[in-house]
Amino acid sequence: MDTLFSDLPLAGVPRSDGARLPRAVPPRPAADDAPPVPPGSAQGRDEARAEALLEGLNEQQREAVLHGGSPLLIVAGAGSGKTRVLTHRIAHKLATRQVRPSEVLAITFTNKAAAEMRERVEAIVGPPARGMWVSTFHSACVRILRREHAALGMRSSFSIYDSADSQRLLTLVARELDLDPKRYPARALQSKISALKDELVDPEGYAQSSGASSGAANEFDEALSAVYTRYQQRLRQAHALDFDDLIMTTVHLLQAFPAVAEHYRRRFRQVLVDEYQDTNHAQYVLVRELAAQGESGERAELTVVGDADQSIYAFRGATIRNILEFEADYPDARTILLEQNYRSTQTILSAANAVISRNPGRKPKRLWTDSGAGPQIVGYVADNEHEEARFVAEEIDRLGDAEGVRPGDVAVFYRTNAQSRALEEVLIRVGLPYKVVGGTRFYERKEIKDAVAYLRAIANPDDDVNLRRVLNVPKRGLGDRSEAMLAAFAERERISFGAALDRADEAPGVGTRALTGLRAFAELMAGLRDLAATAGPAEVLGAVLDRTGYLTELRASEDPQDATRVENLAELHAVASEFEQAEPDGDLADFLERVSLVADSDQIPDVREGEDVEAAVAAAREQGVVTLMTLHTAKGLEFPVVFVTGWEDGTFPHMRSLADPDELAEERRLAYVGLTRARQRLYISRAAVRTAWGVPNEFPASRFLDDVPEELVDWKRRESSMAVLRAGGSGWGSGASAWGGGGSGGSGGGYGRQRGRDEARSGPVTKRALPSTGASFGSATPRPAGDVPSLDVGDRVTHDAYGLGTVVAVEGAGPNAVAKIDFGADGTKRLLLRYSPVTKL
DNA sequence: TACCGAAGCATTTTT
DNA sequence: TGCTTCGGTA
Repeated sequence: MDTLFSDLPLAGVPRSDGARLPRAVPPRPAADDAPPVPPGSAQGRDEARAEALLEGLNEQQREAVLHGGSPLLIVAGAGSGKTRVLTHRIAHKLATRQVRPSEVLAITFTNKAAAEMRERVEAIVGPPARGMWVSTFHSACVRILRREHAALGMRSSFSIYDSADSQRLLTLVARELDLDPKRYPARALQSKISALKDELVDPEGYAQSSGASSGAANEFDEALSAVYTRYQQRLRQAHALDFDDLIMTTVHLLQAFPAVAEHYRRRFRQVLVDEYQDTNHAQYVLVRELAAQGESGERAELTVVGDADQSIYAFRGATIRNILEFEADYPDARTILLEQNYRSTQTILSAANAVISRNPGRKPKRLWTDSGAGPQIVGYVADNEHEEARFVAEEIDRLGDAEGVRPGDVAVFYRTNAQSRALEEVLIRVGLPYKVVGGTRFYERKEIKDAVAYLRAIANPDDDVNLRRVLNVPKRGLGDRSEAMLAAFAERERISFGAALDRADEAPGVGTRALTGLRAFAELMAGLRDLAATAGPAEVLGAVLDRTGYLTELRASEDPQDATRVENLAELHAVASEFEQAEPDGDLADFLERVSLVADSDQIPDVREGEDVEAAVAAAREQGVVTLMTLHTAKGLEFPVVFVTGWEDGTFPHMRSLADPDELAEERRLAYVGLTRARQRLYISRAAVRTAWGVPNEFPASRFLDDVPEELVDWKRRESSMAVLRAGGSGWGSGASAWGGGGSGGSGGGYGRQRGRDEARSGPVTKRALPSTGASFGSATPRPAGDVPSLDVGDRVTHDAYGLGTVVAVEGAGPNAVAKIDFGADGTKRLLLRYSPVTKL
């Protein structure tokens, strides 16, 4: 009843107006470096170019590029040149005129992957490639939905709710339905609803299948059904879609409107899907709909790429089924296996193969390389997580001295975010620059969410969730009571919260004091909306931060966290400015779309492939920093040196997965992903005792370690001191020799000799001559107040990461001063001087 | 309404 | 061990 389709105009079928093709994604600067294609390029030239695309490919890769005529499954093992095959395949189809750029739809999971693919195709075929749709599932859906919004009865500027937004809304809904938040936490409701949407089950469908509509459901299902129904209603009223809706609604759209479906089927002749093993049911159906036979009897050529062994997102609804049964779903499909690996040494591959081969029900696949065995894997058993971290840090240091390994070449992986702490502590102490990727992301930070909530509420007056979020932020005396009164009024009048705000005078139960506040707030928002009608996103954002007093409050605060917040907001402002420059026609809604769908790109580390001149120059200029991240975030990346830590039963595999064979299999795939990230050197380590939540726990060695062939590993330390003592002193064995020291000396081990050096350095560690990368420098600490440079407009400065710049503006003074600095090619940044490595020249 | 201290509570998470 | 969330109080 309350799906998006319930009150569609009966006239129904929207005109898909072919002339108004969706605008291409804004060109990236890098595209200009691509060789230009002469306008009337001769056919012979194209043929030569097509031929050149096959050079350097192995037989399977070449087949995968050339295959035509039927659906294609490319089973691409880790490091097997998957992206290369995909991009060359697209380029080849273009060069041989089998397809035009506008007929290509390439779907990835991450923006980064999409950007990389677009760049690489553009580098080969030049600017015409810009006509392709290369995007994530979600952005592709947004593009379709914005085009077809009329059919859905929505504004084209609908809001996109991220998971935090939808959790807020669910909290409201659950409260409204008088559900006990203990028994029905918003988090749990959200994950259930998300799972339903992944399965394309709408509220009506769920009411039926759960038995809620016939009164046969249990208490929980009934509550869930009611919440789901109400939640969708509220989203709809707010002209908002959550992430899962983007996919589900698009599928429903295509299924409900054959003419719309036909339009896209006719348009896309080549449909390519990356990371197919990570698709959920909804995404699977979406692809099937797009690649289905059109009225003309033709269908798009479907190419999917994936590796069932790298499926690590089952807990989010991904089904390996989609890839395992591709051949059943598409009977005429061709399958090509890519097993030759171009990334890692054979030693690393053998270890990875050994671990993954223990997974039941898996299709056989063995990675191999012809690039040699390489060094042995280094293993280390530490007494606790601090010792483990110390081993990692000292080894990185040693590699730097002995092998010339730069910090930027090194990545350290762990199973859970909490494990990063011990590592960070040691890295800071030793003075190794590092950055943590993941964790709380930029756009999830409170201050950023607040600012974005303002923008959302400005762009979409009916966006209740975001409007209510900022109602009393910063504090303006509008508490729970006023909010509840206004919400009740809105409910009664069947209007949105925003509409109720404008009629606050009519709302009963609102005191005079609150009314004054509400009026002022309503005026504030009205004024900002007026501004947004003419001004760009950056100016609107600036006005929000100014007029609301948000920035003033943060600046006045003594809390050092608030200083960081100011800098984050400055960064957001810089993002908005860059957006305006890149897309002069973009309005606030366009900017918000970008913000909603684009993860924080600054946090994604560079993958150095060594081919790019510019990257090489940049790499020479800075040594880079050690990258810390979870195993999940590591997927798709590669590093010359990789440490995979925490190989303990209970840590990795994670405690919660031990009981369930499917989850255990997923952990094993995670191990496989982790191991195959390494190019040259691989380290595996574990801690005998790990303190979680303040409680030290002893963990046995990970069962996965048993699967790594003994001869591949050089154990620098084989057992913990504890285990040695327990064994009654007889177990010193071979492993002990490597760490020289005695058991009684405690946990120090073979690094005693280096320790002296570390101590000598431990004073001025931060002054170590390793360059930082500015804002993302993990160990950034504020400088003392007296150390903050006082800058004036026009001053020349240098920044550790951005280089030379000119001060364009200065805001505030003293410790909280913020300067706007033009770094030329790197753009203009707003920097909080206390935290920024800026030096006046 | 706002602030403080105590009590819960804590995998992984491309969008 | 550190952070959000709750309840009591000014």
